[in-house]
Amino acid sequence: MRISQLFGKTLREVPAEADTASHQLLLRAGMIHQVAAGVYAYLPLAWRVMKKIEKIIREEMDGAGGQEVMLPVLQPLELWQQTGRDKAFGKSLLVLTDRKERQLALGPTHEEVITELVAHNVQSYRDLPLRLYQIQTKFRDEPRPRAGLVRCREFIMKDLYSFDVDEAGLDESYQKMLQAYRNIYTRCGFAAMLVEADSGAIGGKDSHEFMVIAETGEDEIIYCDKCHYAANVEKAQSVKGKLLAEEPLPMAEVSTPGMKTIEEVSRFLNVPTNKTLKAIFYVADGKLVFVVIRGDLEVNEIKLKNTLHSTDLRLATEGEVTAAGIVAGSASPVGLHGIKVVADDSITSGSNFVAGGNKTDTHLKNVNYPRDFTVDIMADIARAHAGQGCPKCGAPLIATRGIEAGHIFKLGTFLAEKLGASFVDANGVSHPIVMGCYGIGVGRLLAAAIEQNHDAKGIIWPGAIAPYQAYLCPLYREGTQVAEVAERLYRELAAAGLEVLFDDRSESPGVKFSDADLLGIPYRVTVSPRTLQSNSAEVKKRSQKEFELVPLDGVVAKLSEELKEYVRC
RNA sequence: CGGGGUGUGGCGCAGCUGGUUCAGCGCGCAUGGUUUGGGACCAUGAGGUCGGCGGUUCAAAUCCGCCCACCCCGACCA
Repeated sequence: MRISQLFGKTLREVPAEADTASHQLLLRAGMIHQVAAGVYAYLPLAWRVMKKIEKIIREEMDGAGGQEVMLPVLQPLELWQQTGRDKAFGKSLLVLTDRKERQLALGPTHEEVITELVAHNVQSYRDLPLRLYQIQTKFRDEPRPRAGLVRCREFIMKDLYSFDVDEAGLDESYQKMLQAYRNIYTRCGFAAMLVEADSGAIGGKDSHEFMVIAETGEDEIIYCDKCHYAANVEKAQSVKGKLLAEEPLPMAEVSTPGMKTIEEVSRFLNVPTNKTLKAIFYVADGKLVFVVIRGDLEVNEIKLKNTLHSTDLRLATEGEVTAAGIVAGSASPVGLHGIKVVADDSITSGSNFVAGGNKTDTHLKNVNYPRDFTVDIMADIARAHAGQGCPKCGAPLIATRGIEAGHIFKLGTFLAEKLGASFVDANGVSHPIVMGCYGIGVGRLLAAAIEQNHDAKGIIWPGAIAPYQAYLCPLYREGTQVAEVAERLYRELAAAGLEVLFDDRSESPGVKFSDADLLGIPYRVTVSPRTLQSNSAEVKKRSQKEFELVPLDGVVAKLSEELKEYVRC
């Protein structure tokens, strides 16, 4: 492709709307154009990358026994009502009304449609296992799209759905997908960390996410260097740090005028925060819940939500707390009645805690569990932190941030039951199909690739997904052979099957080099009067500073060799 | 949905406190010329309902009201 013909312009300045690296670079490279919040047009360069990523995904899905299908974007709302997931998605599910006043949802994902499709085509265990996938546009009316292609409302996603006769079959499908996913990330040229994930409202026993480590990532990951433990902070466990057990002392009231927060009380009474008990109030499905946790820890609301089996969890308002007869700032589990108490198991580690006195400006010291109060549920509901112990091996945990680049789930039989997808086994007995689903965002992968592979000058595409493989960069000068040699090289490289971006513009060297760096094409081939003196061209990798002079008749062979394993559009 | 911010040629911005002398600057774009190893230079030129609607006024990019869009933090997010 000649740059003079290429649709899309590079920008010198960073558009004001972007503040993450991938978003800025995608805009500066002229690869995407925002049409509305979280809705983008893909220009030729970006679309080529998308197609390459899709091609890698297709090959891996096919290799793992997948068959590609195409499913509708418009889906009857009734289908979503049948599984109850219209409520689970809430406002993210965009519903339209057609001319006949029928309600249609824009598909945010395709489990319902595909399960219904499978229900009509599978009757026997002989039809299983089945792995179907699709790569297409999905729509979620996200409350807040952000960071360009990282979180869009309209986005291209691959979903594979597995259908097996039993858990063992599901395990096999799951393992196959796990390996396929590892292959995809490796082939796309970047590292993704496999982490344990919360499976969310949909349930299921296993769920993993693939995280691309990036400062700008939306998720926090907790992992261990020593063993292989890694989990999304939503799910992560930790060893919370044991305290020396002291001899329980008699409980006593202390005056704490004006002291409400853990920090204030701890400073005022000169006790460490891990010798205090923190009380937090939530409303779970409409009911007030008293949560108690050691003062140095924080509540992980997702763990709490799972512990309570609630679908709607939020912090209680001050009014709700007061109405329950509790003194905010001095709330106490001691002497509490009529409210469900959930405690983090950290309260069993430590003794002689300072807790609220349930009287204004009053706290209790030397509070001990279970001597002084009882709880309804004891569980791990604490947020894991770096520095705490690994739940597997005890080594200090490390925290980092990542972009969720893939998520795989064991769904079980929930959807099949709701939608009547069943099969008859060898004994003639009917069973629901056991399902799994495996999603990967194509555009998000593209964004993640940039987040992980860029420098101050621009993108540094991994070879396999670069929009072009070589940037042919002649530095023209009248009265020389440069133009002619460049044209010939362009024809030869193209004939050898290489994808070449040919900078045939009459721009100054600085402009051309800057654009080459910004666009991040893996190899740059420079031809100039200077290189022609030795009848050669300069070959430079985008990822390296050094270049190499290669004889003109050896350029095609060299690039062919270097780039042979990569995907072509 | 709560909090904060921004809307002025394709991009980045100034102007808004003091209503005329305000629609301007840089980049980009067009034409011509001089240039060519890290975003060259000169000359000429095109391009804007100042987000929208309404109000105040002799006069509004500028003041007031309402609305819209976009961005950031949070909430939310199989």
